[in-house]
Amino acid sequence: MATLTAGALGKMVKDSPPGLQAVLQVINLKKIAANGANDRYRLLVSDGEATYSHVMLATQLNTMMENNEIDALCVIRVNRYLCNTIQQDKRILILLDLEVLRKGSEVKEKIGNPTQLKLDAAGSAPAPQQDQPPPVQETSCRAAPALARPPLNPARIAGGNNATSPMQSSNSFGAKRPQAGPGTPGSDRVHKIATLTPYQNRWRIRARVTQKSNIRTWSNSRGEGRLFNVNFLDESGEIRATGFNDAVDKFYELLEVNKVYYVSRCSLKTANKQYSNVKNDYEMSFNNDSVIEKCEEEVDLPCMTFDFVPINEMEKHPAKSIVDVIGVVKVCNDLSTVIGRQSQKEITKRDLQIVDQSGSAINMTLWGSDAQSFDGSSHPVIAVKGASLSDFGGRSMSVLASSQTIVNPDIREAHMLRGWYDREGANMDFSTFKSDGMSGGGTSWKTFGQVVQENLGQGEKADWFTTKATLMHLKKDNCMYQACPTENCNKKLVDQGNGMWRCEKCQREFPNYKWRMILQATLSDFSGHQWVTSFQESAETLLGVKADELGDMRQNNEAAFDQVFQQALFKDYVFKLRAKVEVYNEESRLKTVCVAATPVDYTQYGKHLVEEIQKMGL
DNA sequence: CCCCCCCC
Repeated sequence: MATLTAGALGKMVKDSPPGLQAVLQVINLKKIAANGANDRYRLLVSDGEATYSHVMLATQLNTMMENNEIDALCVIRVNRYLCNTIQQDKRILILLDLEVLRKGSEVKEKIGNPTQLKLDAAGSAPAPQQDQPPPVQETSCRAAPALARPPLNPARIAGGNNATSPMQSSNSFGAKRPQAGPGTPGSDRVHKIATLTPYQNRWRIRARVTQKSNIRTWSNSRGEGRLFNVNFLDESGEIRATGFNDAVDKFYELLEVNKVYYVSRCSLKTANKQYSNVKNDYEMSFNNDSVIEKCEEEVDLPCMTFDFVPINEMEKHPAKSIVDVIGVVKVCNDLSTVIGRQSQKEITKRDLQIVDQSGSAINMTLWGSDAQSFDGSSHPVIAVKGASLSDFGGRSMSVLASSQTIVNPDIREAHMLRGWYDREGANMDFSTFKSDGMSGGGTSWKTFGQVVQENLGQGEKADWFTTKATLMHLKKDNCMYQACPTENCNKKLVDQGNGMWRCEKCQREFPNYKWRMILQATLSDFSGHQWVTSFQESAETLLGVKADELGDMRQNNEAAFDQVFQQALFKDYVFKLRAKVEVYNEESRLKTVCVAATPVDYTQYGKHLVEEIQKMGL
C-alpha cells in the first residue's frame, strides 16, 4: 500500500513551500466545462490525514484525464503546484506537474480516514463563504424608459419587488427546492454574486433582474436552438445568465425585469468578455437542476449599475468593445433605412449625436423599434448600458439589442448633465471624432502593423483606414492602359491596328482613347509594408503627372517616363486605404486599394501624433 | 450550446 505524504495539503495551502513534492490520493474528480475548448478538472485529494477539494488540474494535464490516466482513487506524486487565492480568502491548489504512481483501479479504496482540511485563522483558507461583498458602484435609478424593449415598467423600476402579475400565481419553477432549502438553518443563507465561482457547488443568490433579452434562435454547424439572456444584480455585483432550449420554456416567463429572485444550482463558466460588459469573470447558464424562485419579500437591492465612459475617452476603448455611456441628445436625426449587407433586408435606423461635459460629441445609432420609438425632440439625457463602439468616423456607437437604454434616468449623472446642458452645453462647440483626421475623413488611423494585428480586411466587408507611409516601390509595367473615351466607361480598349480602338462594353469603335492608370505600389511605415493599387486620381498624385502626360511620355520619351518613376519614390503621403482579403488561386491575400493620397500636412500630422501619445495615457 | 445587431 502506498504511503501518502501526511500533512502535505495543509502546507501546500497555507505556506505553499516551493519544491514541495507530495504523494496524494485523488478521491474524486469532476469536469468543469469552461468555454468549450478549455475544460477544467477539479479534484478532491487526500494526504491520508486531510482532504482538500479546491484543487484544479492545470489545463496542460487535461490529457491525463481524457485518457483516463488519472482515475478516482489513484495515487499521484505532485511535482509542481501553485496555490492561488481567489475571491478574498478562497485558496485553490493548481497541480502543474504530477505523475500517477498507482492507478485507482488497482488501489480500489480510500487510504486512511482523512477528514476535511481545517485551517487556522492565519491560514484563512476555504472558510465557508463569509465573504463580505466588495463595495460596488451602485446607481439606483427611477427612470422613464423610452424604448420599447425589453419591457421596463417605469412604475416598478425602483423600490420593492411588490409588483405582481396575474400570470404569476405560481412562482417556483424548476426542480425541487435545493436540499438546503428554507428551514434548514445556516444553509439557507444567501450568497453574494461577487463570490460565485465555478469551483463551488452549493450557493444561492438573491438578485434583481436588470436586463432580459428576447428569445432568440440560432442555427450553426454545432446545432440549433433557442436561448435568452438575463442579467442579475445584487449589492455585490452582477452576473449574466443564459437559458437554452428547455430553460427558455421553464424560466423565460418567470423572470421579469426589475423583480427579485432566489437563484441556485446553475452552471458557471468563465465569461467571454467580448460579448458583454457585465462586471463578472463568470457567467451562468440554467440547467435541468436550476431553481429560480420569485422573492416575495420587500428587499432593498440596487436596480442598475453603470460604468459610464466619458465621450472624450471613447478612443481609449477598442472598436467593437462594449461600454456604458450617458449624454445629452444634441441632434436627433429622422428615421432612415439601410439595406443590410448580410440579410439584404431593409433596416430602420436613427442617428443621434450625443454630448457630455467632456466637450466631445459622438454619433450613436439606434436600430429597428428602438429607432422608431425614440423621441429626441426635447434634447433628453440618454443612458445606455452595453452599447457597442465602432471606429467609423474615428469613433461612433451602436445600440444593440442587448443594450439597455434609459431616457432621462433619475440618477446623479443625468441631473448634472441636464443642468450643464441647459446652462451652457446647448451653446457649446463640441469636438467630434472625425475632425481629428486631416484627410482621414471618417476612417481611423492605423499603422501597417496594426492592420495585421487587428486582422483588418479579414471580415465580410472591407475595412477602411488612414495611414502615413512612404512610397517604396512602383511597378512600371502595365501601369496604364488605353481606355474607352466615353464618360464613366473606363473599359480597356482593343487596338484594332487600323487607327481605331474598340470598346466591348460600349460595342463601339473609336478613333481616340483616354489614358487610365492602375498603379501597383509598395507602401511602408515603421511597423510594416503593404502592396496597394492606386487608380487614376491617386496614381496621378503619387507620380506627380497627369495620366495623359504620362501616356505621351511612354510613347514618345521613355527617359522622361522612367524619370517620373524615379522621382516619385521615397515620398511620404497620408493614404486612405480600403482593405479586404481576397482568395486568388486558393491563396488569400489582403487586397488594398488606395482611395486617396494627399501630401503630408506636418502641422496636422504632428497634432495627430500628439493625440495618439495622449491616448496612451503617458 | 449564443455572441447576429446591419449603412455610411
